[in-house]
Amino acid sequence: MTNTKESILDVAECLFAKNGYAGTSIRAIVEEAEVNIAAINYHFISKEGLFMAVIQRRFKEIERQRFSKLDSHLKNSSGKPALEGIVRAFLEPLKYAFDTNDQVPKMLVRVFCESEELKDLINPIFDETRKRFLTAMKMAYSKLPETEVQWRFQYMVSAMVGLIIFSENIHKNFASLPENKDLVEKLITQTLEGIQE
Amino acid sequence: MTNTKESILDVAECLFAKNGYAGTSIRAIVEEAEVNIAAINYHFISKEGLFMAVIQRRFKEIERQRFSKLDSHLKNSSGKPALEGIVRAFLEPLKYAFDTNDQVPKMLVRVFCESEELKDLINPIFDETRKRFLTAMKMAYSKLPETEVQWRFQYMVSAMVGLIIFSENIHKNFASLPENKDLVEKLITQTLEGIQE
DNA sequence: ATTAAATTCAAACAATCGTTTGAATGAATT
DNA sequence: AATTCATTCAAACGATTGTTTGAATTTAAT
Repeated sequence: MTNTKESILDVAECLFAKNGYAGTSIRAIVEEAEVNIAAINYHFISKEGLFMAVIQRRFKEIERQRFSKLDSHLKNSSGKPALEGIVRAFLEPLKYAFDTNDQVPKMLVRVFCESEELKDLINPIFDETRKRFLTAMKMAYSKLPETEVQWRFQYMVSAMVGLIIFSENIHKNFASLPENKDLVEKLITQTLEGIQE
Repeated sequence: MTNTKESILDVAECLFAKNGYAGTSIRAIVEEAEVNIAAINYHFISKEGLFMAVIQRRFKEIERQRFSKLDSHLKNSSGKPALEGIVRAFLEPLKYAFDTNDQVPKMLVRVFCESEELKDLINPIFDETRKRFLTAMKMAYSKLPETEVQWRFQYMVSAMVGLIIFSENIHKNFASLPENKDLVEKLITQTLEGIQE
């Protein structure tokens, strides 16, 4: 017998990514995971609790990678840190997310596509990330007004989220474009060119 | 008595934008629109038909504006068209969409956030737009390989979609950033800087 | 081996889902 | 005025939703 809790997380991750929170029934999850329907409420209290758990599991790992890369970049920078290091610290962990499972980034982005209530519930997860990267970018853009720094941070996040949403469609429409992991590298260089000081 | 069909479209547009397709019940729609529940199946055949109608109504207008701007730009360009004119033709109609109702762009982006089946059903709407703007960009980027042109088009679309998704959150996180309509202008200049040849 | 706790199970819960029905009402045409 | 068509309505349809129950089973500790 494999781990019940983890197979629920794996299947839920995939289905939430494909069909969203409201579009995924717990019966569809337990059927594919081959577990009893009561297992979800037993292990995660509610469907909402399962959704939170699915997100937390992956986001915490990405956050850990981001902070690790950011901190080591800031430590190795004497004075003004280079923008590229900051952007890479933020976007490169996405490569490993795509590596784990093509559905992982899409599932994480689901947070912003679901209902207002659900979004407000999970949004605070990103507070720490936003705060630390904004601070770093303020240092890199020493001459830019704070509003402009905020805008460029938001632009970077937007381009990333947009790319993730299209990650499946891209290869249907443009067969010659590289696979998702390599698209992240293109996203990094492209974004850097745009928001360079 | 106001028009039943149109108040359904108005309310559905707002609720689909806020809570998505699966997250919006037709009972929630008819309650807010103050119409009988059977009116939806009568006027739109099904919930899916209503969703399509909601999208079509706004997208057709945006498409009309985009093609109009693009055609007049290409006509006034002797030889190689300027990239800025093409990007503006694509993104500026978004200003008017935000002007109509802040929920309109978000509702249109919902297409890409819903279930696989629903997405495949509505995706063909964008085929003509993608084809015409790709052709124009190929002319503007006379020296770039086709794959790179495709990528830059996709990057522009991604940045736009990402910004729309965050259009509400942005002002919660960054109070000093301008309103959505003016963010579109920032999106245009920012994207242009990034994808310039 | 016995007890206790953790987990799984089939079955049912009330609530809500999208849709359909057939009669009632409205407006327009003959 | 009579007839036809379009629209609205209350009520119900079967199916599916998330959740709960209490007994059966497995696992761990005594």
